[in-house]
Amino acid sequence: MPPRDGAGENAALTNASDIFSLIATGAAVSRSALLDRSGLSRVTVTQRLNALIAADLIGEAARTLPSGGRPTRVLTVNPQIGHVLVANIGESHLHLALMSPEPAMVAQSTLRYEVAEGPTATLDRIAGGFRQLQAETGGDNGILLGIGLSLPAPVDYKRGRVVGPSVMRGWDNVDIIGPMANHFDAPVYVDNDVNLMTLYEYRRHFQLADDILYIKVGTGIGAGFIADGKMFRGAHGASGDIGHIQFDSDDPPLCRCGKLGCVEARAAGWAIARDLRALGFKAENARDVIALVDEQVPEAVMLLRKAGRVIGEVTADVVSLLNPGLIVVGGTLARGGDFLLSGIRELVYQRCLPLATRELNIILAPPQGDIALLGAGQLVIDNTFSPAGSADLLNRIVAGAAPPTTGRSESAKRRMDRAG
Amino acid sequence: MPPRDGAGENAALTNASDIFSLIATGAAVSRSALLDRSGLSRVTVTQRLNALIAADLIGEAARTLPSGGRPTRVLTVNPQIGHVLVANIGESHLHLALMSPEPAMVAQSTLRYEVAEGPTATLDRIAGGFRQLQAETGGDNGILLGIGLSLPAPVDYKRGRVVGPSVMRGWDNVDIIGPMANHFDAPVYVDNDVNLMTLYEYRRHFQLADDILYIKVGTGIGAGFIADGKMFRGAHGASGDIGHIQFDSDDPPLCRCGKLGCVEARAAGWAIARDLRALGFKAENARDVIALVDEQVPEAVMLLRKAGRVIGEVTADVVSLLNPGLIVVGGTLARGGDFLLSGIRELVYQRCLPLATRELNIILAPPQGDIALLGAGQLVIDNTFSPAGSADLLNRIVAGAAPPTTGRSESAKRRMDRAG
DNA sequence: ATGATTTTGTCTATTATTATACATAATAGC
DNA sequence: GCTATTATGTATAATAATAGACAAAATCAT
Repeated sequence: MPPRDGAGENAALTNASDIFSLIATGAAVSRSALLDRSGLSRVTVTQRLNALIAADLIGEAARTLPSGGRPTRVLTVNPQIGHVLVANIGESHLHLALMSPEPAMVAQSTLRYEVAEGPTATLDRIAGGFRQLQAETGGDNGILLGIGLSLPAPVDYKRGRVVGPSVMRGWDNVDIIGPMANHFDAPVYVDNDVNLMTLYEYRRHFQLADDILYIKVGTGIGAGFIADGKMFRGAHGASGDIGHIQFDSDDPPLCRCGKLGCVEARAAGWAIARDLRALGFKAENARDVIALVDEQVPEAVMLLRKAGRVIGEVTADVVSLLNPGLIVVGGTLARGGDFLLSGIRELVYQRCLPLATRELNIILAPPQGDIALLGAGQLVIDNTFSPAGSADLLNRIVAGAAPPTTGRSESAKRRMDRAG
Repeated sequence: MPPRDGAGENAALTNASDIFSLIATGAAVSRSALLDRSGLSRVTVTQRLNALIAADLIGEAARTLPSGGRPTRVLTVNPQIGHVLVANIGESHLHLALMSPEPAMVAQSTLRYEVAEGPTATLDRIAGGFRQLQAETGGDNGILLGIGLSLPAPVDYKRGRVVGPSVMRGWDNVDIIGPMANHFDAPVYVDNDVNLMTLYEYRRHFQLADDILYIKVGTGIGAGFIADGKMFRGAHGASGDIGHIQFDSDDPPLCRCGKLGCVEARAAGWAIARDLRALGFKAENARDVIALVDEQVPEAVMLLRKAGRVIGEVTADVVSLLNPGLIVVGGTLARGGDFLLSGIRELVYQRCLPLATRELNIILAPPQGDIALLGAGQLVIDNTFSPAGSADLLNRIVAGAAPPTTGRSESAKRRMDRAG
């Protein structure tokens, strides 16, 4: 039965956020799955779902799923519902994209960039690039669901700020969310690039695993770790810093961080490039190293193998500590085929107890475009379609950007009061 | 308004499981806190709470909390509601206890034990010891809330089994929950001792931290890790095995695991005892080492300091990887005062980037009795009073041990069907 | 085609929960 | 003692959600 007035219709929609979240996250793609997962009665599910379909937020896909009886109709979020804007800030370029809510790439652009530009100018340029992408793709992208930024530095995720000294000079403890939110009226998420690469691999390829350790071996070395389906970021967003774990050895190399004998100084792209230059080759960064490996230059292959064993040494420690079920090795140097991987495997199987390696998979990340950028899109979508995010989203859709404080019940008010 | 029949009263109780859980876990200790945290209306909270109070499951504490106005009355679980049985299986003894639901020790016993006895005999002896404790403490302990077992071996927590070869020969992949559940009609939880020590320190002393790394330095060395308030156990329960991380060095010592240069072989109680014996002292285990340290024997102090630096080397790696906010050092060797700790701190601050150590606390665990045993009690209580556990508990109380499947609604039935 | 099977929608009466308002209670600070 | 403040209980009417039953729809295996 239809509600008495427009406000009632809105209420029906905002109550439907749990249903919406289940569909949008893929936790329940059919009506009967919704019944199971939501815990609500059939009548309630039908009513809420109808509200979502009437508002054109949810639609039925063409395909159905076989069930043994009548096939289940598959429910999907209307892709027109909105879009996501993401940026990957690199040390020498900005990579921007507009994504659909799958998330999938719709349009992208690359800007030349110097990390020295500093936060304000950078964020302004990103905002400009975003507007251009929005204009290019016409006006049929729906509302802006959220913004995601990938940074090559430790990030305090909750506060959305770079923490500590890093490549991003001048960004330490500078507010990023505020300025971006001034440009666009949507939630802004900021995270470290390695974390986002980890997130993307996990959500796209290895969603079934409980935990995953991602090791990025590029010009630098870093790791991301998802425990129990949740990104682990550490106390200050500084987790995963395996590149600066030190090993004793004779004549330890000097690291760019100023310490002696770091993993990076032994095995990162810049370190291998350094060693190749010492041997008379031309190599500045990880890409150059891989180019030489692809040409099957023996010295390059040898150095990559050696890097694998160094990284394997740290990885073995990590495996003993965390006992992960899956280790994914990505980054530019991972494109050099199995040379890197075999070194890692060698050390892990040599050093760890059998129990920890019994069912451990160590694999190369599938080569793909800008994983950090895709990860930023995934981060925004995960947040947007989470139960809380879905509630916010439906509120935004129902009431524009008006705060949802009005007309709350006593208990809801209490909740708001305390939360504030 | 009272329901029409007895069954209705039971329904009121089982519906109250969310309220019960909030009180029992300490998430909400007053009526107004319940209003906030539950999201329910005042009327509903009052009604459900009254049902719990009428059933004598919840009571009001004598003390009140100041609020600025009328003080809030503090609600607590009736300690008579039930008890917990826990056992810590050591290599040379069994330590059993009956605990109240705080949890707090009510009665305990220690049995001589050889780990070679094997699972069946051991579990039977534990069951016997439990019955004796129940008899000793009279019949006013309420129902048995659950059983917790602490084992000195890697445990697959979900399956409740020892995994892999370990000190517990003959236990690998042997069902523990089944046999115990044959003796007692209550949920059985099994975990590794270091994990339980970690849990206890976290829940009792550092509940406010998001994450905690616990390092146990006793006869052996191990670590436990809580991320985001949740125990991290790894893919097969083998996480925290930092004792067998290897370091290269000249003349690496042989470890009892068969590898060379493990942390344990350099810094564990048995290794220090070995070195002390080589120097002519009498020392067999960690206790002996601490005894010598307490007598201020210079050689013992020197070796303990050295052990601290070795452990600090691993700890530095862990800090780089995880960026924990708090590291607690416990175990027998931690009772030797700051000698151990200073070595750990030295290496961590030397090797880690400032960002990771900026607000890092490294402290000694407060000396206390059998922490693993207390942790086992905490584990049972945490599970018992969790939302799901509370629902089960109230069902058990209302209907004896009858399965709660009868009289379910359509949606509840669906849930059960799929879950089965 | 037929029957078994599963999905999906809807009706009716009943039950659970909320909103709202009012009243009382218990403290601290003045 | 008075007042501000917060805690707590309850009555009433209205709303939301459920249970339980039925029926139609859409497939598969035979």
